Amino acid sequence: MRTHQLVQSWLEEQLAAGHLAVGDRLPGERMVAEQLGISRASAREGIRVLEAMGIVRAGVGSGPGAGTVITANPGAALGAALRLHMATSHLPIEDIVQTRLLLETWAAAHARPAAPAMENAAALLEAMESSAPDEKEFLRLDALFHVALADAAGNVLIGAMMSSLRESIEGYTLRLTRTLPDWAATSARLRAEHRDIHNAIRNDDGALAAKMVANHIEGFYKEAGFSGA
Amino acid sequence: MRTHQLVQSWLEEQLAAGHLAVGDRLPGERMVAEQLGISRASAREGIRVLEAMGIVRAGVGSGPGAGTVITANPGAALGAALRLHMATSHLPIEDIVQTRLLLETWAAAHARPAAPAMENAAALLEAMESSAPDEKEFLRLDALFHVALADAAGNVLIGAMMSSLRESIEGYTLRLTRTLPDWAATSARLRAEHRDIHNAIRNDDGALAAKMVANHIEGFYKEAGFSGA
DNA sequence: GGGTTAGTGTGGTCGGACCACACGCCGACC
DNA sequence: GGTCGGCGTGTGGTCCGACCACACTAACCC
Repeated sequence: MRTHQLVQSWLEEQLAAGHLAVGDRLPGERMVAEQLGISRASAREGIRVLEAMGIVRAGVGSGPGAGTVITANPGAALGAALRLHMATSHLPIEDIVQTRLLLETWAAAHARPAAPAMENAAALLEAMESSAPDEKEFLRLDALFHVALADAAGNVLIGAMMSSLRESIEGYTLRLTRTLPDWAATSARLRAEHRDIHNAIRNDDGALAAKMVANHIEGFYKEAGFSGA
Repeated sequence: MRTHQLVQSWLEEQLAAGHLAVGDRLPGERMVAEQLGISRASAREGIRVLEAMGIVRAGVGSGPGAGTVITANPGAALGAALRLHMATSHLPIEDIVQTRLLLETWAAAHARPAAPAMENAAALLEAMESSAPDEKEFLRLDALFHVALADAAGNVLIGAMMSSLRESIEGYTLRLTRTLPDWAATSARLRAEHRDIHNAIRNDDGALAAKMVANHIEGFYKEAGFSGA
């Protein structure tokens, strides 16, 4: 086992033993290195990996927000990894879209009407309809709306995956959007569909919501000329 | 942007531009550092993150297998991250099992009878039946069998996710298995179900295969006394 | 009392050094 | 001529010590 991996196994132990929990601060890098009997450089490598995994967050200075603090952010971390893997051409965008479809229809079917995330979703609907956002802003809100729906199903892992998937295909979706003939009409339709989906979940009609989500996503990609889904 | 992240964006550019591809070797750490105008320590931190993401693989010495070579291993990388997140108690095991169920039923429904992975699956069935593996070995083969089925659906991302999920809950499953009253009977049943699933896919009956996979997984956890699924 | 300044601890970066490893070359030996 | 051994070389792996920017704290001066 390589030296920097000691940090990971050490943190895993500390977490399992209850000595550390989300929100706690790690000892300083110099301290970690000393406790594990390794150099600060190796300790840093280990911490850097933890950061890439979304387990910790590092901040300079002092006071709250400084130091290396344990977070729990499975989503943001995955996004970067997926982007890289897409760049290797060993992860077709079709597969990502397909997976997104699977996760979202499941989430729609299992979303709980009373979930806190549904409030966010409603607020996002308002934002998309009241203001007149440009394509990029609309897409940002749209992404947040879909992630909120995924969160409403109450499965942390699926919520995180949805978040990463959206992030990794964000650039691609934006390019796709710009090829649309009539953005105003399309966005109006998307907004209406969002409303319908939202209402279906509110009415606890998961089956209907799932069906509409599938149509919503497939319809968009179909209109934009994407054949993968 | 922090220095070590330059390595990631640099590699992403190189991949996008086609200057590097899977299988190629990166310039040496010292060379990368020099080209990006950063120190070797920072370059190493960046490379370490790439390694954790499953983008590259590092090997010492010389000749083939040495140096930092670009791979494409989305699966193995995710497993460690999921384990850590489980340790933070912010990723319930129920969510993982639930996600596994979702992915596997989908994969069974979409598995292609002629996929190369089906050959592996068949070989794994043989191994599970001919020899008399102990629980740990049986579980290992079982995991590989399920991953093979996921691969047979042809979706790289879902295959990778399945692989990571199985890895992250491996320890948990093993503990669960040891509480079973009659392992011989259970394993015999599991083997028979594997056969049925395999045959259903061979006969291109995705719907049946999906149903059987769901029963297979739910049945196991139910028998082992796990209420989350 | 209020504004300023020195102190302290954090992560961020750097340069250089040495190690273990694995290959390929090349000379010595049979 | 063929084979075996050892050395050179380049790789990642690890370590050390230093300095920096930052943000907060506390002491200080006016």
